Amino acid sequence: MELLKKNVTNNVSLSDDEWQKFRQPFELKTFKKKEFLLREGEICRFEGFVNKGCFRVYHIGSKGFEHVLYFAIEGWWIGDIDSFTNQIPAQLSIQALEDSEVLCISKKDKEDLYDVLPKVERLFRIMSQKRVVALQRRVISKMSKSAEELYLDYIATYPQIVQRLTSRQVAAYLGISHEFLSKIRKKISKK
Amino acid sequence: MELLKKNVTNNVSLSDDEWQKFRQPFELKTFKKKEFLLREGEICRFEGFVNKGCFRVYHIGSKGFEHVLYFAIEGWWIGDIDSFTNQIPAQLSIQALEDSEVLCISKKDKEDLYDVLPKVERLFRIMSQKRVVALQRRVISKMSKSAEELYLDYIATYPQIVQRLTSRQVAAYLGISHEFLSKIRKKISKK
DNA sequence: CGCGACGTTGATTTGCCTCAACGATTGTGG
DNA sequence: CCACAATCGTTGAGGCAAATCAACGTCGCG
Repeated sequence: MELLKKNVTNNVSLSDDEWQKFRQPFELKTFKKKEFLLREGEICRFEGFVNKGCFRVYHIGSKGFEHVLYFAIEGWWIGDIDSFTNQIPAQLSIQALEDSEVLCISKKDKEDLYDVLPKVERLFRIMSQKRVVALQRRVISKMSKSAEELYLDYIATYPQIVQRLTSRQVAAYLGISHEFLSKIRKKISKK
Repeated sequence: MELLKKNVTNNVSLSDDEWQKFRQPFELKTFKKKEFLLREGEICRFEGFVNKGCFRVYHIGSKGFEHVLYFAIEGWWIGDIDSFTNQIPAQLSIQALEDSEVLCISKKDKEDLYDVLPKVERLFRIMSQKRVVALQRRVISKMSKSAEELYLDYIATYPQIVQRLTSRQVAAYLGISHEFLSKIRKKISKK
């Protein structure tokens, strides 16, 4: 819970009482490596805060390839917003890459929180805005940069995540083939 | 103002009184074709709701190319969230592609609105979440689809926007060269 | 009228993908 | 605990989608 508290108070300030109300509906779930929190086609019943471990959030394209939207380690939130808020089939899958722990909250509990604690509304507004900024940057990067630049950017931005991933996973995030990533890595190491 | 009201009540319900409080701080500004609402490096002082006209929101990459994040016609919001909320130099430029009208709100007025009307917090949370979903889709599309597919998707999704743009602008949105887009259009027209 | 931005087309180049093969590592069931 | 399978990272050959470069006619605007 400490990590969650830090994550929340990083965005809004809460009194002890507010924090107690906030934490209350969260339920700790564990996932073994390779287990799924969500599979494409299911309805996303929970949003979660990763307390321990690592997940990949990805989409399976029409050609069968898996494209990673993001990796979530401790301190990240996971879920399929569209599926969760509208209770429609998910287009995303979420799988544990390590044995993991997630603090989960249901749609109903989250909506109750919005009503009880106006600050929660603000919290998720701020978090959403940050994600918009990050996603916009990613769109621009993908349009303007070479595969090598994308790779160097990613390992510079998320060094602590990269070291927990296989090269194939990183390639699926960058949107390049793993063979080509291997060649990029070779080229870089020769400097 | 009618269009703004429609846009807002599409996401949250407001009483007459709440609507009056909401609309109050917005100021109508006009922009002539090619005029800038924001230039890279400036601080974004206003967020705006496009009442009439058309804008391009774009970033200038290190190689000098202009990459379009989105086009905003009537009913869209424009601004550089990062620059606006943190009052830091913008990485985006926003330029009118037609003579336009924008309902603008300053950072201070917006923050006041958040405090006076909790529903505004909800409004912008919901809008931000929708943008996250749209941006995630775009990231996946750019990773998994060919230039031709991207083009067909765009004209199918935003037909009323495309017809107001030059081919070059569309290419700058798709992230492909305008020459290649020309070849794609030729190929498509031969069917 | 003249200039600049536009759309088009062709020739050439290139960044990245695909396919195939290999050894190394990891995981797993017997 | 070992043997086998699965997954991984690497490398090379060949191919293709899209970029680049260059030239040209058209159009709208000042």
